[in-house]
Amino acid sequence: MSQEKRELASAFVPSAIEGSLYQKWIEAGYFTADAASSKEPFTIVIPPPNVTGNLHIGHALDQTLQDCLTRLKRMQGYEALWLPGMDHAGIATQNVVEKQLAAQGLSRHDLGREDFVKKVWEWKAESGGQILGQMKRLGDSVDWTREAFTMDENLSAAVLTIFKKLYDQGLIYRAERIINWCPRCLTALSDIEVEHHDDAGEFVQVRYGDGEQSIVVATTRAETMMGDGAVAVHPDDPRYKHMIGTEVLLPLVNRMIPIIADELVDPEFGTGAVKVTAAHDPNDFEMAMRHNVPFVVIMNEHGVMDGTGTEFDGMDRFDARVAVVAKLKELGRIVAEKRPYVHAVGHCSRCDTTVEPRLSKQWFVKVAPLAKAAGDAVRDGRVKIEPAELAPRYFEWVDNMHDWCISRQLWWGHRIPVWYGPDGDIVVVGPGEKAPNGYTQDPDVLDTWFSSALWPFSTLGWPQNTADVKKFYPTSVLVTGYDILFFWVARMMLFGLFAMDGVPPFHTIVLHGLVRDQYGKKMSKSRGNVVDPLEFIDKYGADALRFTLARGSNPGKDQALAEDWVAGSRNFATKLWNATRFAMMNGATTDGPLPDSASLSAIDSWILSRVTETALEYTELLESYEFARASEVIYHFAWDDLCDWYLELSKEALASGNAAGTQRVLGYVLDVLFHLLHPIMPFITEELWTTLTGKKTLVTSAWPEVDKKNLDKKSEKLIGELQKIVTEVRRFRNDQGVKPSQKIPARFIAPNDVMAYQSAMAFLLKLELVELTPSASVEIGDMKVELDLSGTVDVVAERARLEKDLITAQKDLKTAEVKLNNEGFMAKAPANVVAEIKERLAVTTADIERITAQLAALK
RNA sequence: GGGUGGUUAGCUCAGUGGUAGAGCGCCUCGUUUACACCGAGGAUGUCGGGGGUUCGAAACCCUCACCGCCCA
Repeated sequence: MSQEKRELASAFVPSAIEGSLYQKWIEAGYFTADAASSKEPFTIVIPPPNVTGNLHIGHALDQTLQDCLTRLKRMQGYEALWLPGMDHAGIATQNVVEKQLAAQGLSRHDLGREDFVKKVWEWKAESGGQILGQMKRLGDSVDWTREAFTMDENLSAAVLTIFKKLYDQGLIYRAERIINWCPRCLTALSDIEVEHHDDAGEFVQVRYGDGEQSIVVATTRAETMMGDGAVAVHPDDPRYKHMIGTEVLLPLVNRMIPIIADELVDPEFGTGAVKVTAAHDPNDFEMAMRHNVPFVVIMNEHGVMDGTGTEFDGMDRFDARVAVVAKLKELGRIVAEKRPYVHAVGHCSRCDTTVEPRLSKQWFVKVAPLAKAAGDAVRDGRVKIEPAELAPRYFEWVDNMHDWCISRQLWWGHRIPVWYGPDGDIVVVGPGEKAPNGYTQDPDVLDTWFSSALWPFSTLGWPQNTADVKKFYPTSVLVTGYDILFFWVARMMLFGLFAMDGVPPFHTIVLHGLVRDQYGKKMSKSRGNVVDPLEFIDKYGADALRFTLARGSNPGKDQALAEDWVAGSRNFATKLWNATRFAMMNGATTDGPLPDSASLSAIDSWILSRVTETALEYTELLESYEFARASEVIYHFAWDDLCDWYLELSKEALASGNAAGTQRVLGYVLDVLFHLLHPIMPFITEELWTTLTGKKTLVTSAWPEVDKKNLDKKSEKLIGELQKIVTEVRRFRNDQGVKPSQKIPARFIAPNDVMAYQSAMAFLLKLELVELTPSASVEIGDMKVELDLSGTVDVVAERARLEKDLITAQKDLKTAEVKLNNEGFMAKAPANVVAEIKERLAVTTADIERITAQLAALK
């Protein structure tokens, strides 16, 4: 298995290794999962990016986390499947192609349905799916042999199957309702495809009727008044009680309409009287149903006034609003007006056009029973939401979900499998079935999220009972941003539980936040603060971007991202590269067993202990989706413990010619480190590890099983002492203005276990262990380093240093004293805490004595 | 209006009862052969305000202020 050992290039250049490594992985088939394997499965399905999409920074985060988990589990011996694919993204994609047509002066109607859809497929084949290539740049270990698209044949069969099943159980129905309508896209929208934001509108009060028999209504939509069927007041409102049941004259169209009483009316709002426009407002629709108010349609699908029989017909709704108010003013019917009146208005999430509530016949999913099951699965713990704090949001939505409007007046998507007979009867056609002769199919298509909701099993071959379904369903973890909890996650729960006999589509939902700019502001094109992940990959490498994103990813929290931080991660990668180069130059090896612990130096025992602790802690953090904390732990181990201390403390030993133990320990530590880091930084770890070991790949190499016997508190304590001495002497040298390169004669006075490492410390500190007449000393507790500065001691600097130490010690002493003099503390604090404070008191007291004596001797 | 998260070093954020942390930035010194994409040292905080619980609070409770997100 061993290849010829290579050498590392003197500088780390990500672009020089990434492409060829990914190629190697694909060719070797490491990412291809085996449904026949006896290993326990671990499955993630990717949140399918839109076919129109490009890799943006949010994808990069989402995918980094998924790849992390997939690679971790693969190394831990699971049959890991990360399934990639794309969503056909109905409205979004249709809009893109329509725009291209518009550039040629064409509309989709010029082509006709069949040709238009053909055109979209062509476009999909040509330029769709760019993102898949971009995923390779990121290093995603997805199984390309299983790539899926929501409009693939078998995924479409899944759509037909579930539609029919829902219909047969009475969970899909057709009804005339007020739905959200986009007058630009000319289609119905579901509730969540509508975004509410504040617009500057107007709020006018209009007098209906005359004299005694008049009432003033308040409205933001004067133009719809011609469709009014009633005026509503609160039943207990004393101002209007006497008028309930009477009629008033509706101006402009001169129709008599009744005054009705309904609890829905808020007497505090406006004048306490509202117009009821049943066909153009969802609340009014509800009231109208209760009171038998007629539905008067006064607008067409384009949002243009139509059918009022007035001069306003043919005007756009917003123009009509102005014209209607002007006319009412002329008639002396405007009592008050407020302009601008800022209030929340719904907009199409795809094109931002103001949504128009519209009475129309659409298909709906009856969600109540499905949503109940989806809520229960989380409530009873079968599905976990991470972090748990986000579960209330899920419940809030699932427990209050309205029926889901699933028909879209589009051409791109899964056509509704409903056929209408000549006598108005309905046939729902499942996969492989045919409608009777003479039937015509419903022209509409299904909401994109209808097919995405089936993703965790349609991608595995369902409705057929494939080997993949058996092996990989239910999937393990779903990783996605909290922003699509409602759009997608909840709907997968609804349909997954329904289709798969109550087996939820995943056992854990891992929600991450959004990536924001370096000041925590939302990224947007208009702000101009959008960053391009590919640019970062080009500049700093995929590993650097991935590490930055992982390091910033606290569960469910948004993260800020700055280019500087990506550069910092690149620096970390370079550090690893150089450390490995150094290790290899000094004979680090992974061959043979680890030396017996008794034969190791405390320095070697210490780093073994640290790497063991780190591996245990880090693994646990990754397994609990704590990516930021895991990254932090591994970063500090690698940079601080390994590079800053272990490598430095080992230089003397490595140069001594008697370094076999250290060479082997160093090899082991790097071996473990590269394994641990591989899920986050796959490229550089693969390169370094294969070079170091001569082995083939880390991708399928087993996750480290560290031995707790290597945990060694004694060595950790001893090395802690060494670190204190080194730091204090460095500080002394710095304060004294001694050049780092200047060698100073010195002598250590310390306990034997510390003295054993005096040459290693001397090497670090540029001290010469020779006979000397000390002119200065650095004291750390009961340890001392005497130095010969040839009489050049800067007394002022030294006094300042000691005085600062004294102040710190005195402060520490005081807090310890206060606690120990506190009767309550002594009586109630746990014994170990009291002991700790007593110890602190003893140490600081000794420090103060020592420093005071030094100061006295210094004048 | 309902729900929910936040307010900790200049910036972005960790830190769920026992002497306040990280990264970046800042200051000083330094080309000691792994690394200047570096090393060493240093400065910087009434942990949003007020009250309470506790021997002890950045952390737990109450309250106020401000910022954000989701839903209406």
